[in-house]
Amino acid sequence: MFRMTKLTDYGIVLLTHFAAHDDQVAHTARELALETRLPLPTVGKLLKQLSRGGLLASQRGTKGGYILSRPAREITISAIIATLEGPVAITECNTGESHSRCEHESFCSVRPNWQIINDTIRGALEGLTLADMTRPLTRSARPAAFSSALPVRAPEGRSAL
Amino acid sequence: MFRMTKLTDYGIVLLTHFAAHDDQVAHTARELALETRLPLPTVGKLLKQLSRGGLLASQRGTKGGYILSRPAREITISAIIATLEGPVAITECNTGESHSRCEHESFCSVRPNWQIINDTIRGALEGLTLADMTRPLTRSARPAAFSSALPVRAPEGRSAL
DNA sequence: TTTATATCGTACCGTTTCGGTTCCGTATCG
DNA sequence: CGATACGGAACCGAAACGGTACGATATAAA
Repeated sequence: MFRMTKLTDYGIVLLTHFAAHDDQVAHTARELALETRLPLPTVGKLLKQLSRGGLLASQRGTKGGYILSRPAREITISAIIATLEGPVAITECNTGESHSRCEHESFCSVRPNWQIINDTIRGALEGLTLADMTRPLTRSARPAAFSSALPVRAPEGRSAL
Repeated sequence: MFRMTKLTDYGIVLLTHFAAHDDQVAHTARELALETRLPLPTVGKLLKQLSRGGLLASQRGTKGGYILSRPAREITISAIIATLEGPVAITECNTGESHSRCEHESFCSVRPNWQIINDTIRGALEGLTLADMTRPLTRSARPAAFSSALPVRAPEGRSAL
């Protein structure tokens, strides 16, 4: 469905590092591993994925390394997650498998609305860019997409989502 | 971090079923399993969790069953996820463990911003209620929290988040 | 041209947790 | 009292997550 693993966290940390030092100098996997204190093999793996996903541009050879493929404020958190987590299936009904059971009306008549949740999350995350992550944001100076999505009613469940 | 497993999906399906038939009649686990075509043991497990989380009220005995603890429009998707997934750790730095490495400035100076993402998602999901899930919503008739979080810029990555 | 550097691709593996099950205890109504 | 239905705990196979290893390829400098 929708998940956000530790690997994705690491990926955002790495990309944030690029955005914070947004010179046009290429950063190597080893350098990033040292600065972020993340294991080198994992960093390498993530950089490959991000490069293949079009978020990073790679340069091989002696003076090689990675740079952002475009300005940080044009890279949304949504795009990063989509790249690292792969295409997330909306529901299992929509994956193409022939589930004849889904014809049962009382079952699938409520299921498609699940997509509303995915759309909501994606919409909110497309309002956040890498540039927003480089500097600590106060509650009053956040991107429009975030503040407008703030709740009006008081949450009564556990506060930690 | 943040995840949305199949079990949570099932839980929302079950709760949606309650909201759609919002009579005050108690629904049993077996009845819900039949109508949603979900395995009975799983349904029972989920109902227990939702009951313990305060979203459902339970009645034991012969005429027992479950009912919503409050009106569907007062139950947010955010609360459901928080109940079923448990308290999601914001970052591993904030779990209380003594990670002396986190004092390294170039490391943790970017990490706390990760919470922005969680807040964004939670904020968006607190704008969605169970009542919103019972009827198919057109793009023009969605809750305010959703439409206002729609992207302005075009997503360029994979469209499926 | 050679050599060192660093990305690229693939395949592999231990551990965790996810999804689902089973069993028994407890409470309620007829 | 006994049939029904929730409550809680323990258990298990399978899948993924997180991390590793190794060789191939491309680039720049010597």
